[in-house]
Amino acid sequence: MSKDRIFSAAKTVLEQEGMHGLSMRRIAQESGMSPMSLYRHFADKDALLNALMSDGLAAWEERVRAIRTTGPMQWLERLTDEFLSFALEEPHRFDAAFFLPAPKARQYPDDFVAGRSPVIAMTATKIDQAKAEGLLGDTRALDIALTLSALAQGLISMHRARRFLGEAEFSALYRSVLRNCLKSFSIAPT
Amino acid sequence: MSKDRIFSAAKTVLEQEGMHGLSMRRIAQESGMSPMSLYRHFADKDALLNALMSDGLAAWEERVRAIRTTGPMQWLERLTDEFLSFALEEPHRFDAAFFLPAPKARQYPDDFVAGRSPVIAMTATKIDQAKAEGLLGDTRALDIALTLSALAQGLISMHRARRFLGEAEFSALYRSVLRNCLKSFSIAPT
DNA sequence: TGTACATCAGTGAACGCGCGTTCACTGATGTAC
DNA sequence: TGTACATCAGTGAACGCGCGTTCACTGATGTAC
Repeated sequence: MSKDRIFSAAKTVLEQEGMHGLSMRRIAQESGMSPMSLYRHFADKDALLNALMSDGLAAWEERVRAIRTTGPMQWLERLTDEFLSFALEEPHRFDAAFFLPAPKARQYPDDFVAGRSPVIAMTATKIDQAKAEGLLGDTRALDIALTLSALAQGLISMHRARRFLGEAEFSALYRSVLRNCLKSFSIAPT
Repeated sequence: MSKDRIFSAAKTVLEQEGMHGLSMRRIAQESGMSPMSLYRHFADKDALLNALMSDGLAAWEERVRAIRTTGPMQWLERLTDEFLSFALEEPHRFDAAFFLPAPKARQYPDDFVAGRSPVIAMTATKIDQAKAEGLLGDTRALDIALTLSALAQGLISMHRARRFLGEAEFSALYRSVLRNCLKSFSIAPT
């Protein structure tokens, strides 16, 4: 179907040229159609950007739902690992999900408190479980989640922009830093 | 001097409209001169961007040089606080220093290992001092510095983009998270 | 089964915009004699 | 001291680019009778 062809051309352009080169004309060229044909399937550019963002977020959500672990702390560690894997394995979808300036992007904190982000909601649940088991301190679940996000996104965007480390070395650093960060929210054993 | 007028107009535009609105024509309009007059003082747009970045970095360096403390760990804590203050008090200079896509931006790790960034060099020195005093573990100084940067920039860019917290609340969160992160590099007391 | 018509994917030309920048110039200021 | 000239800050018009999008259209496909 043409709509799929256009959409996958958009993903290709995003992957190859980044958000900067993501123009209707460029996508049309990539899909082998005329620029105007895009408007037969997407109302305007924003609609296409929103579709890209939804696609990215859906892929992310699916990865998170696939996590199977015993305890909440293990789940949270797996979550941070999965975030890195997503960024490294599907960079364009990762970009679309988290860095695209799409108009429907969710807003903190209202949208998240209201549970409009399934992943954040799941994360908050796991954090609350960990708290109930005495594994985490009394920092607000949302704050912990956002802090982990900030650190992860900060590291990844640095890695992206400057490639200051080899990928293996970066992955190791990322993992140890995020583990430490998570641990720092724990209650220190008396 | 006209060059100063143009330069301060550029800073005003950057502050008011962000990097997106930073065009030669817009800067000219803000400075009350014709677009072409800018070229009398700056070779091209890149030259102006580089000047903005240098100005931001110089302001940042000055703030860091003004830090006076006794021990290396206190210095590092003050450094992270100062970074936050810089971001909140001089947002446009902060942007120019750290988020401007200027062509002369420094590259990791070579430029930093070579000491081309005075602040990173000073930070590495302090980290090494702390190590010598047994206050930090054996993670590479550069890695610690970059990790702190990533966390700080990640938090601040989230705060900027989404304003997910009130400023006072955000500052408190920022401080505690960065303290924890720094602490996580310490050697656990036997 | 054939014919008339509606639907709708796709197109090419064009509009109006803002951009960085080139070009040829004006006009004031400073310098040399 | 007056005059000729060089310097140089500043300008207005224009170029060529890529952008999102409007418009009027073509032509194939599906449907109704």
